[in-house]
Amino acid sequence: MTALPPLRLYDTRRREKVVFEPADPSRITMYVCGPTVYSRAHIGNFRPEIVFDVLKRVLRHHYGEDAVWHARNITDIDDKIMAQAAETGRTVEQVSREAEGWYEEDARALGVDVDTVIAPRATDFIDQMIAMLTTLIERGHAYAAEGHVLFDTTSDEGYGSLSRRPLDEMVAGARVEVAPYKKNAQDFVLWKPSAPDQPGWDSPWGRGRPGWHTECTAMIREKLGPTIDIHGGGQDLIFPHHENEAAQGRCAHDGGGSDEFASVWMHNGFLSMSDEKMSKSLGNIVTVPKLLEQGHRGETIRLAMLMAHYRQPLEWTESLLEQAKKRLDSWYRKLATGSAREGGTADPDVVAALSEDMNLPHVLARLSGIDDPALLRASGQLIGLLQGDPRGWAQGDANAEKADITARIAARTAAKAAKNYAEADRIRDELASEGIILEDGPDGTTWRRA
RNA sequence: GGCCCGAUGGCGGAGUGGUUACGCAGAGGACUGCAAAUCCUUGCACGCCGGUUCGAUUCCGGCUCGGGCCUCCA
Repeated sequence: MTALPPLRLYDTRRREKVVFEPADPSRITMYVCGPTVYSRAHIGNFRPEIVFDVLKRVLRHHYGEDAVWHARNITDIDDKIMAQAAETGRTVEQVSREAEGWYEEDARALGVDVDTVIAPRATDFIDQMIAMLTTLIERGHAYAAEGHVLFDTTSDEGYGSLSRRPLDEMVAGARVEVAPYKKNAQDFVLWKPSAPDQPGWDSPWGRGRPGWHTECTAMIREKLGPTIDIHGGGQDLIFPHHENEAAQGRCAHDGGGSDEFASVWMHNGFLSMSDEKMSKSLGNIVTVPKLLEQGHRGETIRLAMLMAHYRQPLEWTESLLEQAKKRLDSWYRKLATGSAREGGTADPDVVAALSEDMNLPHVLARLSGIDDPALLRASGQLIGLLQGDPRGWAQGDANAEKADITARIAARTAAKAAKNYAEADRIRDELASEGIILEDGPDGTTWRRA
């Protein structure tokens, strides 16, 4: 193996790029917050899914194919799910399983390596959560009150260090009414009681269900360990979710390792959709199946998502998708000129750009400069692109019929260029027999149905 | 009000103390039974005010504008 550049990642907690140093290079642990499954996920939900899928591939390149342990939760117990179930007259389980299936299907369509993701469901780890809360209470970091269990934020020295929110200011800024059972305004719920008609589990504090922050920490500890190398998610999760997760992780930790819950915290920027035609009307939420129906391919959507640096906001527009498609067209055209053999070595510049906090725009620029098909393919595959058959690219277009006709018109044009007018006319007649009439005019060859 | 992030050419979007991003669109050209496609060439930039410096888009301070969070939103 050639010498690899050091992998540097931006850590939200330290607010700077740091050289990534895994606790165990043969077992890299990464956890990314996943969906609450109550409806079809929005396209923006897949930005972290894609960003950290790329990171997983980079980590594999650095540390080996089997070195990465990547987990992502499925939150299948939540008030929103309960509301959705009540509204549609189904059970919580029916609603969550369906949405979970959609989520996986959509992620797969975007080229996410779903099969290697450890995807624990919250409801399968209730016992572990209860055990963790018991420990927190024993250590004085949490307290039970009126069927709730709350985290005592004043008991954790490090509380606020991730989001850099001073405790006193949070108290001063707390204008929302404080529940009477809370010791401190900023204490958060670890466990809450369930009404008889709500899903619930028996616990030392009565029948109830876990709070949102609890499940992630408990599942990380169970599936990956008491401290992990990388914790990811959207920027909106920094506070309160990740701050609270970190507090629980620290305080439940048994020692023997880092006292930080995660050594690197990474957060992706938001996908914004101020574009009026996309988000104005309420029923017009952008989903993966909707985009696929419109003729966009999963790979195009994936590339569009990678057009900006992962920490920057990205505006989701029709134009962005067009630009992504044109880039892929151009790359696949190059691939088609050479052998499509597998197993090539990725371009060192691409690896270097990826190693520098995943500088995707730089990677894309570099890819556009590569002419050698094998090198281009191997480099593109490093970020989960260019895995398709270049000859099938045009035909595989979701606008299949339109693309097919376009390709045949192009073939006719090529025939004309070769002065093979017999072939050109044959194609024209063939199309005509299918009811497609070509019109050569000053504005190009257009076609219409008879 | 508090915390955090950002401000680059027509548009999207990297990066750098003194040379190029890259893509899309535009312009010019090549090719061509027309056109499209393709290929080549090309113009256009670093929010405002100070400071540090031989020199700042790049570092520091202030300002303006924008975004996110402070409500279980990726």
